Amino acid sequence: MRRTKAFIPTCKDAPSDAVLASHIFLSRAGFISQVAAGLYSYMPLAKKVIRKIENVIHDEMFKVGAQEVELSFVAPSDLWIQSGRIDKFGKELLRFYDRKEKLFVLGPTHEEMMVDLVRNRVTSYKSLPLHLYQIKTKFRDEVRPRYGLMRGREFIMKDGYSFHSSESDLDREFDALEDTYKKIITRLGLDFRIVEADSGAIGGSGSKEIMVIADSGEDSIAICDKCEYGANIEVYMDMDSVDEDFDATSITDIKEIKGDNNCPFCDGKLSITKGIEVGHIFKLGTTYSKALKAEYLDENGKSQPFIMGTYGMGVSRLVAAIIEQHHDEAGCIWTKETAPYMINIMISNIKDENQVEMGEKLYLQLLDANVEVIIDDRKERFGFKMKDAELIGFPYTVIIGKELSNGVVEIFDRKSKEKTSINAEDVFNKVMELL
RNA sequence: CGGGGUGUAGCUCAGUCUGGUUAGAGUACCUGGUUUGGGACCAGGGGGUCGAAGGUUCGAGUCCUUUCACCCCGACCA
Repeated sequence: MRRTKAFIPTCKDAPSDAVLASHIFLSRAGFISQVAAGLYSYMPLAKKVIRKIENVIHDEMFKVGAQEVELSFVAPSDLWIQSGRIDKFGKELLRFYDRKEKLFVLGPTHEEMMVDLVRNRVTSYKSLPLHLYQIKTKFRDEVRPRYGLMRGREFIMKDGYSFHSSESDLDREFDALEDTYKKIITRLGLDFRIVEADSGAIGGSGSKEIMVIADSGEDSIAICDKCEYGANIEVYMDMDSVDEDFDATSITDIKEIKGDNNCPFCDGKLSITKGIEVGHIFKLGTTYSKALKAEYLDENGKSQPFIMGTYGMGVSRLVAAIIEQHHDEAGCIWTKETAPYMINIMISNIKDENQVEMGEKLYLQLLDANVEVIIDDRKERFGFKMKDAELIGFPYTVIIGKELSNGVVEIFDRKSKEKTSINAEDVFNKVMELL
């Protein structure tokens, strides 16, 4: 891509109401544009990042044996009446009538739709387990959308649903998905913790959240400095109001966190930090299959409701979470798996024919090697282009500037902000090593 | 859903209290020129139903009424 042709409207000023780094930088760097409260348009850079995240998710979901589907965004309200959630969800569920005066809703999550898809199609225990997922725009008419992509009303979510014939098989799938989620978030380059969570309004038993560690997170979590243990503080608060017949080990946890901060599972110390919830996995059980009468025949020919799990991951929220965890005062710092362009070739002085020639040659070489590369061929000054590159956050910028007359170019590392001088003829190989 | 705030150029904002030329600045954009290693400079230029509707007045961005939108703080969620 040529910067002169790219639709990347960068700006010195952030929207006046932006508070979070991700909101400020994604707006300034030309990734997103607000349309209305909680509604954003994705511009080319954001679209590329989203696609990269989606690809990682698809890749890992494939490995765990899940199959991709896509359910319609608009759903007949009947299903929501059957499940009883039409009232439970309240005004967050956006509803409207079509021309025939039939009531529809915009899908905020798709348990009902997925159960409806599977029921009467999967009718035997022999077909189980089954795991279907989609990556889809969701709509929740939040009372108070805020923080840019972090809490929009319209957002992109990967949501998966598994169907089983036994609790133990659900447990197995649940653990497998926890592992898959860890792999996904690790590949995206994020520091995270899995925490025990409350199963909330969706219902069900086991529930874990995957939290990206960031100071700006909306959730307070307790994490151990030695082992993987983590817990959502909100859970503890809720547990306080629960009486004595609640799980005793959890009660112990409360004492630990409130007392000497010892980890309940090892000899490490717990500390409180902030996290962004980017994923949530639930053991749903038979809540929806019973309500919607989704059943299969077991080995004895007896009808049984599917035992289900549900697994969500906020894709658009991840875009924001990446920046919350990876930014500095100058702008975004994309990780390798998420960068919209891995390499930015910056021609310092567009009037210098040698610089242009060198830049163009490298550009074509990298394109040919299938590297995601952008060339800054604008008639701007060095400082302007550097600031712009830092704001957008390309992992590496090849600076072709005044040192070229000595046969030298530089590679600027966005994260460390260090410039490394190298011989111009070695730059292609050097860049390929970095990827 | 409570409490508070803001709507003026693409963006960030002044002007409103105390009504009175042709509604401003910075930035961004266009043209020409000078610059070219850290968001340059000079000159010229385009861009506004002052959120909307109604009212008061000789006269409304400014005062009154209504309304809409957006944002911030709290209770809920990927």
